[in-house]
Amino acid sequence: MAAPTRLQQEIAERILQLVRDDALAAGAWLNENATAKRLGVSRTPVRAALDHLAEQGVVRRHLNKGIELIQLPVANESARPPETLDLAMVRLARERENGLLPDEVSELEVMRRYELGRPEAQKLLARLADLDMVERKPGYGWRFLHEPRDQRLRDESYRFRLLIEPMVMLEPGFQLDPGWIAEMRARHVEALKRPWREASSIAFYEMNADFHEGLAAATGNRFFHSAMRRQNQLRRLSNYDWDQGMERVRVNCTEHMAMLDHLEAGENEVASALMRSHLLRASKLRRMSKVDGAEG
Amino acid sequence: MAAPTRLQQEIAERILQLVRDDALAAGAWLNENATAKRLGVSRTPVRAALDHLAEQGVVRRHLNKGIELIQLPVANESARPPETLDLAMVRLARERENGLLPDEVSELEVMRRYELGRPEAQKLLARLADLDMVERKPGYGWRFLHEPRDQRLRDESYRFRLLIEPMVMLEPGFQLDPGWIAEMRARHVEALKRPWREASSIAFYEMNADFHEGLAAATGNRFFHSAMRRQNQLRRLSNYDWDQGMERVRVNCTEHMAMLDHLEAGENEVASALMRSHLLRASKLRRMSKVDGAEG
DNA sequence: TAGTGTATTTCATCATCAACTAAAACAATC
DNA sequence: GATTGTTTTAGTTGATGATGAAATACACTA
Repeated sequence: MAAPTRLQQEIAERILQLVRDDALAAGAWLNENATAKRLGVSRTPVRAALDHLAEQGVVRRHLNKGIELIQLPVANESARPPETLDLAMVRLARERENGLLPDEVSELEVMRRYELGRPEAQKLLARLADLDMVERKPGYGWRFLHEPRDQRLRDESYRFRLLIEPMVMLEPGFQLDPGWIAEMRARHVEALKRPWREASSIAFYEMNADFHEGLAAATGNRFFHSAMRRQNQLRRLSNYDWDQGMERVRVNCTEHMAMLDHLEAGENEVASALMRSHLLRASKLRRMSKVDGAEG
Repeated sequence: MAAPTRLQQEIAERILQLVRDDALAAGAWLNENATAKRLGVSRTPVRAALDHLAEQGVVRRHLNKGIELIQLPVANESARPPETLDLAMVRLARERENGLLPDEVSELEVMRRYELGRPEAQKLLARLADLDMVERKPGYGWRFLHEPRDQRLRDESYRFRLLIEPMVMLEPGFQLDPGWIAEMRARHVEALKRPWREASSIAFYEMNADFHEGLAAATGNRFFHSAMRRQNQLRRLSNYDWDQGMERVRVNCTEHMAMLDHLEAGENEVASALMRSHLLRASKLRRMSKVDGAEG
């Protein structure tokens, strides 16, 4: 059978999520039409996803009758491989960081170096431009806008975040979903429990990013949200696979969870103050070695 | 002779700007190599631009000797036609505003409707997505993220700007270029002098946008700058060709110039307060008719 | 008739190619 | 020797078509 598309894979995951949400047990019947409508797509990718699930023995097709749920697999959290484009961006940032990339690059160079198709390379460069990492040269090519390991960039980022983030929880419309809080707390507890070796730095970064982005999203104001998303994208480039050390993980998680506590108690001003000091502390860290210095 | 490229056109303009900056008079000689280096491009487009200028009688080529400046044309400010992509975006926004566009569109629809090539349509949609105007649907197509004429969007924008913009002039690195102040003031005086009919709303919008963006840029912090740029892009979609009325122009220019005065005097806190009230006032305006209500 | 199975249509992505433009190298001239 | 003229090389853009996937319409079965 044909390999599943990205969309089909995603749909398959979301179908399983729906099954869990509805608390369906083995023997239950699934409805193609309704599922497609719930997921906002047509039946075609839903059918394909179900075919794949059937192959894995999760469901069974009955001709002209429908789909029977056989057994739902255990939820495997860590099964989502990062996007190729994100990976390429991280690789590029690292190579730039290490001085392997000149100050100016052409589209073709990016294509060759990272083995990307043209549209992908264009997307990559467009994203970098969006992050003010590069700019188009007047004629051909792109120019990097700051030195690798630019301390100033870091400072500017923190000044910006110091203005935005403590305000987030004081916005009028600010409202956190209790489910989100619970999930966040669980992830933080998890990160604290397992030794650093296993807790990959990627997962740690993603948790951090989700925490800050989630708070921004809770304002209901899309500008706060997208500003934060952008900060995260930028941070990903330098923090994605950076070994941050267990001590830093501990401090970070503790501070995050303290904020969650206060937010849950409705003490938003306290949480705001904590956020402020959280960012201040992080901004003062310097990345001296591989084991030291991570950011907030 | 072949029609000038966009780059060649731009180069031609910048050459004239250089000539003015250097205060060169008729009879002076231009150097291809040096010009190319100054503009950061190769000699090829410079040569082409000079050829075009020669055609217009601005310069004359002497074989193997160089380029002689014959006469420099009067600076015609208004000669820059807006980018086709920007225009298409404005058109799309207006049609959406007027309910002519459905909640979901496909790439092909955009191509057909606005007579764009595929890459251009993709760029357009990517930009709109960047502004959180649309998002990709799971399968094919794009979905508009807010209702046309969304009041909430406006409110969110102003809340965000109220946080950012008054802080801009209090940032540590904030420093305005005196030349910029002078030019800004001149443009504002100009806008006040000429009757509304002639002062096109597009020029008025661009002046406003440049004012706010220039202040953000003066922080030296790229995050403030790009946040403001994004706000301007979004505002362009609804304000670009909106008839704002002379009264509004008057108020707006006056307030802007007051800020400039105080900034020049080093009274940044006063300017900050003015900015705050400026935005507050603008945020309270409602666009009821074609003649009333413009924004900050 | 409510659902699944099948066929058709529409759409997007990717690869390839041609046309053209900028960059770089080289030659010629003052 | 510096500067312009010319050629070569490299890079980008846009168009076209093939492929495959999603949306839609239709047919069929319980």
